[in-house]
Amino acid sequence: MRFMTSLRFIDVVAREGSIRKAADKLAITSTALNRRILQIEEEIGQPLFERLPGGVRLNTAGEIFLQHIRSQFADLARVQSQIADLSGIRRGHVRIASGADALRRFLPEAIASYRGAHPAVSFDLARCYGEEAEARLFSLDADIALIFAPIRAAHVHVAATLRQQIHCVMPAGHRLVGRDTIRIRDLSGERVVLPTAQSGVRQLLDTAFLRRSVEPDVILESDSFEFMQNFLHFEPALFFQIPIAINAGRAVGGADAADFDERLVSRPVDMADVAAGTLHICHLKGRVLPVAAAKFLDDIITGLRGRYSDEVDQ
Amino acid sequence: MRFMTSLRFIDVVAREGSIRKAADKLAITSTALNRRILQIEEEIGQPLFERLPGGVRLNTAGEIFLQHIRSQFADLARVQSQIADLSGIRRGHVRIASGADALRRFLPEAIASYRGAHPAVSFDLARCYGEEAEARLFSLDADIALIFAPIRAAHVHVAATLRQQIHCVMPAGHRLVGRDTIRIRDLSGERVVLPTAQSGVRQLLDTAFLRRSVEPDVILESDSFEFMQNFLHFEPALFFQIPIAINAGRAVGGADAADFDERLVSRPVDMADVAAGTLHICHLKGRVLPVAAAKFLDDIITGLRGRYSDEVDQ
DNA sequence: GCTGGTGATGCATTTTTTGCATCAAGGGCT
DNA sequence: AGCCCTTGATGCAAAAAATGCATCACCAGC
Repeated sequence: MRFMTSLRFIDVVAREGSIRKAADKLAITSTALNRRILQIEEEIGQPLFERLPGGVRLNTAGEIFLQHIRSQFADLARVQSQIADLSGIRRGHVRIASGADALRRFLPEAIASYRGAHPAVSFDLARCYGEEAEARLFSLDADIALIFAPIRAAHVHVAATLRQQIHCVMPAGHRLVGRDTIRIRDLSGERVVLPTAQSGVRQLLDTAFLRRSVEPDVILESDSFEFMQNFLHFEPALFFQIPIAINAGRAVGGADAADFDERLVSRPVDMADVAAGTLHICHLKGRVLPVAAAKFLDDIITGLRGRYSDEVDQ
Repeated sequence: MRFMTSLRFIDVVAREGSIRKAADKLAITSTALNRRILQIEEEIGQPLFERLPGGVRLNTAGEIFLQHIRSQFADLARVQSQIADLSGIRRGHVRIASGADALRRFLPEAIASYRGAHPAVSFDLARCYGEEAEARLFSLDADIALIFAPIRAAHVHVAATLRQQIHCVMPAGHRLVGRDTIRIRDLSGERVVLPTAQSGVRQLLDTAFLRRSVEPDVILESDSFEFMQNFLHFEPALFFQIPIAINAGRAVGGADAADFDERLVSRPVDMADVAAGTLHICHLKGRVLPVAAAKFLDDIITGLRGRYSDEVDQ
């Protein structure tokens, strides 16, 4: 889109905080970029950037204008998607910001299934924590966010929620395998592997440990569920997941070999100890999503409703 | 705004229905314009115009894209207005589509008063009937519409309404001057002057005449209230107005020389005969208005609330 | 078949954009 | 304090893009 170049340049300069760095990234000289920016500032009638010795920074006018630029880009994408839709095949690009939970098993299956029906749609998946996911929606870097944590910002619209009970995952031979549900007091002194502090699962667990005054033996913290799961093959310990991260299709009862590591077993943590968390499926409030993104959002919500009918809301 | 030129060109071509005519209007050659359009169509990946022997016409993709262009322009205006607001003085441009009723006395006073506070704001006033006003909101050619008629389109947001009883205006010596309210049956055989069929006042009257089976002597139809009012100086007849078209500031009781022609007298038509009409103050649903327009809208609504407190809603 | 309108296209010209070299200014370090 | 490095701004020539002219091909109405 030729007519958007100058605007895209401003976006890049704002992100890089320096005209020269942005120029490198855009593969043009800094002088060309500099002049484009001066020109636009002249057309606007006011500077958009503060010139600092170490680079540039948006001023208030610039922030307002940048927000406008981003919304233009998002809207252009929506329009293109809508126009492409006229020709029958759905084209488009869907950008998702998701926590590690949902992207383990649920999203790969959901995206593959959607692409089965619409092969011309491409996806972009950014793994990030709640706050960052919300920021990505706001800066229009993501169309859809899946957040397993409370929603903070007012500009986020929650299209659906999914209640998810924390499950405890353990090696098949573990002494707790016999239990139907795991109590927090059972974990006292047990070796556990925890997700990072930013994770929604971790925050629920921390609250529970504190409330029950239980201090497990934390031998490892990681932001990679895959790493933690594989670690359990070598050292017997417990780790924690929500169902959507364990099984893509089915609600978790007994472990299912097709979806889940057969050397591991998962048991729900008793609801009296740990409240069920909520997976939020969101987009930016007031925004009209591109056709492809809107349809994908629709698909995953109906998909979830079919599988976890009781736990899906809105 | 240099970066918007190509888009503006598309808008003009769509309105003119011909590249050559649009080129004339834009003061460039048709070949330059033609090539800009071809280039954009190439970037979009699909043609936006159908080529007909007599010119061009938007296809479906083009209509979608044009709507996008217009919303971009409107949003840019909002952003500029917002940025200009940062520097203290409010700048901007407010485009109003109004029926003939409101623009007689109410809008001149309202705009002058607003410009007293914000002299850097300019106005654009298009006189038009209900349906056209709605269309202007939709095509983003107007920010605010004042419509004395039922609202048809779903995309119009009504920010406030003002109930207005029809008044009958007559020369000071007319035989009906003695009445407190005018009944429809009093008009039988009377010489009356009516606004055009598209007018909201006319539609209310037609309904009333039909319902009461009264046939007045219609000696003149016009779309100009000013003409009709002046006509009454030369031939005794009745014509009809709503209060907002008669007095700017005050609710109508006795005629007020400062606001109203002193040789004429107005009396309300009995509510049992003619239902009160509704003046709708609207903008496009879902649109964020430029600062200047939003503030002006706010001002006129508070202004009306102060003067006609009982009749203003929402 | 002619006429008057339309949009498309090749080529020369004009305008705009870009890149190089260079300047001036400010922060960090010795 | 003084040096050094990085930053954005600017003059000038080269490259690229947009424009205008002349012309073509097409279609409708007469």
